[in-house]
Amino acid sequence: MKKLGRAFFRHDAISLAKDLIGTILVHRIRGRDYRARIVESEAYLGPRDLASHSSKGRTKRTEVMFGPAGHAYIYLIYGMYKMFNVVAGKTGEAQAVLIRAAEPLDGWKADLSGPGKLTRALLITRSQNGLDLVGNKLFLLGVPGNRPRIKRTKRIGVEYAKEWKDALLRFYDVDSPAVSQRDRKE
DNA sequence: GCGTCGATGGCA
DNA sequence: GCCATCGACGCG
Repeated sequence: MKKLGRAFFRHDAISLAKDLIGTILVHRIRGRDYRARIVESEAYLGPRDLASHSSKGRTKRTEVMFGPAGHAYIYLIYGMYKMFNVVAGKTGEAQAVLIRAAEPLDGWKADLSGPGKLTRALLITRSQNGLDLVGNKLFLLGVPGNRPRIKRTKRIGVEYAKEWKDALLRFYDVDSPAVSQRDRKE
């Protein structure tokens, strides 16, 4: 397995959302590595995508999305859940991929089957907003020969996004038990 | 199994 | 006044 570099992240959000399925997310805390295999993601295409925060323009909150690919965009939702995103595309395009679910590795027992549960278990905090994922703290590993069977559906929780609410921009590994049965419709 | 609802805080 | 959510509760 090889650490993923800048070039991996510089693709458009749709490509990256698919490419991230099956890769390993590593959070290194006090010498211990928490590792998980990503199995569900969503693409947010930039300012024209009404479901994307970047459609609100460049603000203090969305600033990192407008920056270079491969950085973490982390924000708080519903007052208690942190969402972990990876900035995609070219600098200024403000595209991102939301990581929605993963499988814990190395015998680690944790429920990572949801974007809020994932950040809680992996101890991902808002203080890591803007963190460079091409580094040694929070990073990704590519798995040689990784060829997950991927299904494509509409995104979850974006009913407000008008003509964008039904866009098929959610991806998940059909063979993963971390994607619940009830989240497989459509 | 399903529908409904409250928690809780940052942001525009 | 919204939310890129979760978990608890009440069904029958």
